[in-house]
Amino acid sequence: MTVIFSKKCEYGLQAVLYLAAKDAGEVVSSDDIAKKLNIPKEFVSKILQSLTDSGLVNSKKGKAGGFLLAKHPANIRLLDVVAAIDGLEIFNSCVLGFPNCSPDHPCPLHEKWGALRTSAYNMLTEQTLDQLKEKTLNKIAHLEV
Amino acid sequence: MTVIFSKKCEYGLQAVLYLAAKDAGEVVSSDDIAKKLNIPKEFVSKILQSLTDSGLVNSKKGKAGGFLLAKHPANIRLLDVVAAIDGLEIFNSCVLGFPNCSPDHPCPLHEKWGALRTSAYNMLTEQTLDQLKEKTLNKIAHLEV
DNA sequence: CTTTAATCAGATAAAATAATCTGTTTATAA
DNA sequence: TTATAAACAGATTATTTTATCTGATTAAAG
Ligand code: SF4
Ligand code: SF4
Repeated sequence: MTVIFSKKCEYGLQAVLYLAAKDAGEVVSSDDIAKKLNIPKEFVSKILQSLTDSGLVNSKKGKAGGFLLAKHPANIRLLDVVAAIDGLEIFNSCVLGFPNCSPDHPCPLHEKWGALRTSAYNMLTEQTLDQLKEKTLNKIAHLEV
Repeated sequence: MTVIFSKKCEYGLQAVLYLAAKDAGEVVSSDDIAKKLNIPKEFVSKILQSLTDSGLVNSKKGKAGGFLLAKHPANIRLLDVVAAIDGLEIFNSCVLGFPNCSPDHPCPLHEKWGALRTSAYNMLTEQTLDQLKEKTLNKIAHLEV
């Protein structure tokens, strides 16, 4: 199969977008998140635990516990989430799988792909969670369709 | 991990680019290909067998046998190879993994990602193997570094 | 206090992908 | 005509990714 982000990363992005769409400081359980997003509860729980370790998310234990963003949504870029889960090697490696990607010994697609890769990187850098709040709410509202 | 194309597809693309860089009609063994590209012989052999089934590659059995392109390199687009190996679902599915990608219920990145996705699709459609011959030869010449 | 519902840690299982192996057929070349 | 070297078919193994399970800890609510 062909993939941009791993499932882990997709779910992680969905989850933090969901958290960002909630009111600031609201605590959301992994059970809630899993149901809303239709993703495995234990899996998203694990992912959010790792994002907690990364400092993007905070958690609250015990009854009525759950997760919430560790920073203001304006201060979390999509790139931060991707970096925490999948890492950033994709922005430094070859689409064709050739080793030693470099301007000296570029692969045949270096020029064309490099431009796209940079665009993607910039997009993920520019987009912060708060900018996507509206659209996230709209998408989630229509998920059960 | 994050991936654009599966390993199968990466190897497949490398292999057909290599074949395209050879003289027209030249038969190349999977052993040769594997050694030049530093990829597992049996694996690339399997991949080329499947591309033979797809009609992009021809094979010649027996001693001094091997593989060669089934068409002129100008008539093989990168997209054809990707379609044959990984399929094209990636160009019709959500970066964020949300279901039901559509302009009606777009995911939060629909607009921005959609543009990049289209660019990538167009690039793979426009680039044919013959256009990349020079650059392929140059890259392969420096692989052992 | 006790019950309940949550995170958390770590093991385990299942599925998908990547890679290898074993043997057969085929055609070239010695 | 025999030895060799290749594709080919299919099974098997290994690795990675995805998902689930089990029990422990934590904290709120009754
Ligand atoms: S830039 Fe060129 S060489 Fe480097 S990876 Fe992308 S495609 Fe391959
Ligand atoms: S287009 Fe938008 S909605 Fe459709 S997939 Fe890409 S990102 Fe998700």
